Amino acid sequence: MKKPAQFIGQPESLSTRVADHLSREIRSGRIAPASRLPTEHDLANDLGVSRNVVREALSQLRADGLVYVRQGAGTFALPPEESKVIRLDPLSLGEASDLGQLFELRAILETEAAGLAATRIGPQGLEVLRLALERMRGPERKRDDSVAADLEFHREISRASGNAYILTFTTYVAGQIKDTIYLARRSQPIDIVVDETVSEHEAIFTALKDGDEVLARQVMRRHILRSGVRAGAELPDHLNGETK
Amino acid sequence: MKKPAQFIGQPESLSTRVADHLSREIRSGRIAPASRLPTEHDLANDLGVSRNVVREALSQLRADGLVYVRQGAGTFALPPEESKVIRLDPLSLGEASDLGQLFELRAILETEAAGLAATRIGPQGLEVLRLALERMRGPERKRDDSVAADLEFHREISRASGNAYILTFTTYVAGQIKDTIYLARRSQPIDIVVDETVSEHEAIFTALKDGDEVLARQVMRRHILRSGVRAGAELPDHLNGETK
DNA sequence: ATTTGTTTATTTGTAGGACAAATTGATTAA
DNA sequence: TTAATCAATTTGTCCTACAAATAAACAAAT
Repeated sequence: MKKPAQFIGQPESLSTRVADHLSREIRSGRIAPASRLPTEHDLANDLGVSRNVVREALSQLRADGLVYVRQGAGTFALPPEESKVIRLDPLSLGEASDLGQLFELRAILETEAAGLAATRIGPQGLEVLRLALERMRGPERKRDDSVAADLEFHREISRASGNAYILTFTTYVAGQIKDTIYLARRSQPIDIVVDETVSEHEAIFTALKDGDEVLARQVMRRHILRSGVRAGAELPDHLNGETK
Repeated sequence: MKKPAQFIGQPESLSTRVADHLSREIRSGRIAPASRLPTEHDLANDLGVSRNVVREALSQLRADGLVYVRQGAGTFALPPEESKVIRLDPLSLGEASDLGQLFELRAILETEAAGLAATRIGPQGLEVLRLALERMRGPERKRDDSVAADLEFHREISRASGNAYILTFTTYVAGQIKDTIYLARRSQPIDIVVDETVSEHEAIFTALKDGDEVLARQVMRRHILRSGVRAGAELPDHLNGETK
């Protein structure tokens, strides 16, 4: 059974390409909000595809809140800033400055999550963290398992914050960064990266165990920023002093 | 020309309902990650719709990263926590406790945005804020325009943070809350709500103008939490003391 | 016995036709 | 002028057909 990771070079389906095209047209403003799109029939003709393909593409845009459709009347663009979803472009994350901004956001969210978790995490939560820590420093420091344990550690802290939305947002941001992490670890000696990461996680664990809210915030923020540097991100200027 | 706001009671399209159904099945784990979904033909038969409808639904799930499809092999579920998008359920926001958690998240993000903006906002940014403020306290304090100016005020501050992701996330959260705001303002005397909101915004504006980072954080956090209370949200316990 | 190649059935991808349902604008009637 | 009706347009759904990719079974060769 193949894994979905092997999607490289695979040409995307027609409907996906049409959806991406129209999505860009709307987000860029070339198709103004409230203006009517060409009819499905015309779009199909112009793009050289069948109406089925166009409808599958519009189905995606409708789900994203980029268009609304009225039977008999047509399809109309909506203002992109009122979109129903957040959808980060994985391509733009290739740029180091973008990655730095994303780590800044992650630092904000997870620092707060750690602070909240310090006063709320219970024995079960601490046990989950301890197990994740074991998996990271255990003999099998294979890349895959190591990264998975890393994510689980952070996810459990966000869960302990008691705020479901913080959990949702931090999980999403961490997941978007994940792929980049793999690349970063490949360019550096794996042992050093893992050692640093583990020791920083241990500091976070200790702070949470002791219920030290201020310390938990401090070490979490430092950990996120340093992991950003390890991932090759260019942090915003005002953060440069915080990773020493 | 009708506005998209009039979507109440309008039965959703078949493809949307099928997509929602399958999305819940996957998010709840009833369809396990990596497991194969029924064939499009079977799904169409089971649900009593055409294969076209099923394909439009799967098109949405694929865009969200909930499934991946391999021609000739089938459609397979993916772990929901690795979804490509954040999509908040507007229904669950009806509950006051959920709304409180969302305001807590908003407070975290916008507090930080205000702190960053204090050291970075320029004359143009301040002018945008001033105009938005004018629109809020002007003679036309109609609900619509007032709320729009409110959102623009906050959006400009996030923009001034210099971090595109902070802007994306705060805009999204504020937009999700917006509809709820309308309801809240209807249940209270509009003048009182507007007066409080305007004065709080003025405090934020002054702090930003003076470049006072600490004060900007403080007044922004207080403003978000108080607006949450005005919207009828039940804030988490630990925030109760901060709205006085 | 293992590998390699071939065939066959299954499944998704795309195209196109057909008609229903809703909207819009023009025309007609009161 | 207003209301009612009609016709054209557009989206919603269903259907058939075939191409493309996959996977499993089978046969053949080493």
